[in-house]
Amino acid sequence: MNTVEKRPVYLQVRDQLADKIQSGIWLANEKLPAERQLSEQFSITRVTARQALVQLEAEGLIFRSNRRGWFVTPQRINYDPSRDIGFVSYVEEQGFSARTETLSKMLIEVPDWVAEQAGIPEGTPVYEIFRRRYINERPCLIEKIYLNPKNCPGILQHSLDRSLWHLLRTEYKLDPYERHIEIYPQTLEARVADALAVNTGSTGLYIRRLCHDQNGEFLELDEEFWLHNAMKVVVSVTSNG
Amino acid sequence: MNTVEKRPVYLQVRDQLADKIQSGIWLANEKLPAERQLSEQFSITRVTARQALVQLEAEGLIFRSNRRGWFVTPQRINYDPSRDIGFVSYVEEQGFSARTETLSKMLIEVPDWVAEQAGIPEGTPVYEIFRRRYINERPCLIEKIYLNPKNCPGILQHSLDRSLWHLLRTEYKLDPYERHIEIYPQTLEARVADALAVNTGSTGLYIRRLCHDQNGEFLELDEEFWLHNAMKVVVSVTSNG
DNA sequence: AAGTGGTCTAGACCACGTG
DNA sequence: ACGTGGTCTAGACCACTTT
Repeated sequence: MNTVEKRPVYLQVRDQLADKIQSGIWLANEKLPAERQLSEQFSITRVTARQALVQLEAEGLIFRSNRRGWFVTPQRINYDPSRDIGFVSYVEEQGFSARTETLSKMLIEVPDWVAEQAGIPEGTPVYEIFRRRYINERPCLIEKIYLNPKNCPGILQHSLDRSLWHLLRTEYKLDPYERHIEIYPQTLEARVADALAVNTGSTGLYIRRLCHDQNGEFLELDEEFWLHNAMKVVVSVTSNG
Repeated sequence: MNTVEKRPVYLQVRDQLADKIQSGIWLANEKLPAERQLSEQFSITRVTARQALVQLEAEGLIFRSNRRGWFVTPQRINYDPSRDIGFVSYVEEQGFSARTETLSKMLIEVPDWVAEQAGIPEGTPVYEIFRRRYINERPCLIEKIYLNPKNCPGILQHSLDRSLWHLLRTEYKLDPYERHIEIYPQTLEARVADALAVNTGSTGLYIRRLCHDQNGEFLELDEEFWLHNAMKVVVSVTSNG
């Protein structure tokens, strides 16, 4: 690499790789050359090549898939956690394909922290649902949902691969009145990372949505673990003034 | 390090360091031992020690300050970008101190991308304000604000180190009616990273807020670049049903 | 079997921050 | 001047995926 520049070598490599992506030479989901190949090409160590790749990963330009290689990250989708229209149709409106997969569903005793958040007594039964969602066949998000069985008895008999809120509205006449939403970047815990086929400890975006009805009764607690580069949160808020 | 465990060494080190933080042996803002000291202590290379530290940084447990060392991250504050109550009082309510510093303020021709976002003609004059905000004397966020001078002529003569929206409300009788908010993780560009005394390319959380009044006229565009570990976004949305 | 990333060693020099 | 993190080299072995 050029040593006249004072910008660190790994950032110079980053720039050249970023160029290939931003100029469209490498397209979305395309595989990058192997690390050893890059290090030879730029006359640097594999460590340095990796440093450039990790940097691009942090920026969201590329992602890695287990031990298969590095790939160009597709465009972010927009996502509005305050709305409950179907995920699939919402994503498809933006020109992507989407799919939901139910990983497990069962009736359990409410976990303590959920009880506390939801404002319901400890030991109450709740439905727990795990789902995985894909955008263009790439797993982008794991969802953990806790539902109040009082409001939607027998919901586990339905297919949960479609819009949950469509089901809640049409079958149970439920409507969320108030939503408390929390959002922050966080690394993905092992189980979630595995389910998304990324490394443990990679960056994610955590979204928690707590819904109550008009009487202040607990409806749903939804936890979402997103790949950090897969989306943008977009919310519109109108004053009630 | 123990080689019987199959968990990678750097994660074992991470666990031990994380323990010291979570059990309160190391307190918020406390400096960690030097990298060379850690590598000796755990009988590992400095590279591996750094891997553990970078992991903890990604998790938000520690942060680095230029070449001074690694420090324990203080607790996240809550932040509601949909509200315009003063930042300082909002943070102080949570038991932290806060401070705002105006880095620059001027009247400029609107940048093209701002014009597009705000829906105003290219070339229109706008006020541009850069501010830096501290929580417990730690710089946590850089803010770029674009204001429509039509609505708040002469605002640059005021001190902007206090709540901007307090000023807009009391002096100019302005009230935001609709806010479009975008949130996503992104690495901090060089200038912003410098201003926050962190490394170029470190993870941040980007928040954009676009405010219009009841007539659909552009009021404010606000861009915020946060340290990724400094806060949680907390929004409440109530149905207007 | 071959190729890929994941982890790790044992050094080195540099740039910057702090005394 | 010294201690700190920031960068970089030149290898090695392992675990998993793909062919």
